[in-house]
Amino acid sequence: MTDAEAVDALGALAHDHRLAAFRLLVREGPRGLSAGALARALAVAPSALSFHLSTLERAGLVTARRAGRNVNYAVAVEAVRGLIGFLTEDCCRGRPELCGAATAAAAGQGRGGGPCDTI
Amino acid sequence: MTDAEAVDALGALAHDHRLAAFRLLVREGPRGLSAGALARALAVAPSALSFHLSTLERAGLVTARRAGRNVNYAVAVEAVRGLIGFLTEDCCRGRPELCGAATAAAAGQGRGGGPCDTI
DNA sequence: TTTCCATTTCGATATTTCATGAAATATTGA
DNA sequence: TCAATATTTCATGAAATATCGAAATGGAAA
Repeated sequence: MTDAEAVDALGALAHDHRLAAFRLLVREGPRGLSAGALARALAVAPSALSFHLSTLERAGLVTARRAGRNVNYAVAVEAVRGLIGFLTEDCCRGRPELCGAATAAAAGQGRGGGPCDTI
Repeated sequence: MTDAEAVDALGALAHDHRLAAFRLLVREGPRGLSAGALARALAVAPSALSFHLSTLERAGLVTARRAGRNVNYAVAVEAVRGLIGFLTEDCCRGRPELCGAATAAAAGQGRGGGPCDTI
């Protein structure tokens, strides 16, 4: 992931409707949701949501696949994982003791505690 | 973390200089770096970087602490962890088998493989 | 106090992004 | 082909954001 790609992805997520659509797709998993289903779920005009979904797709965060007369959008798991890795890369130069890892682990907020470890 | 807070944080990161400053601070850990040191490292005019650092601070992603005539900026670890958790919340409705967790684990890209597990 | 250094604030301009609704495109089925 | 449904594209004006350098502020040392 390049700096420019990361900026694009973060900028794509930095919008109410796009973030809401993205999070809905994260929940939905690889099956995804159609553009219309997303528009209804979010109460956003179809044309507006289409614009936002194409922004997310250009940024590589979601994929679009036509299914009959619908277009199904789904989260691009690898891209999201890459973005998160990019943000946290070389954290504390690889010395967790520097940044309070023990405290975080004790609080049960560390990695591996979530319900789904895909992303 | 609210939607608006997440949008602010993502928008703050969605900029070349701010993302570069943030990633430098992630590497540096809680000790942080002074505004001047960041400006030199990134080759950005001090006044411009000051503007961007204050954007990151308003978004809660970094903290600022005066040290003599310098101001030290450091990554806000809890906030970053909160943001990442917000993005991946309830992934695949808690059913990792739906989103290819096995594949990801086999590829060694899952959680816990990084050099620092604080974030 | 005076001077210097580090950082922030300010103002003007340029650029980008967003919402809206109408029109265009794609697909299915009668 | 024609009608119906789903989605996208486009043009517009409004609003938010970026850039730049000069000036102002805060703190340290002579």
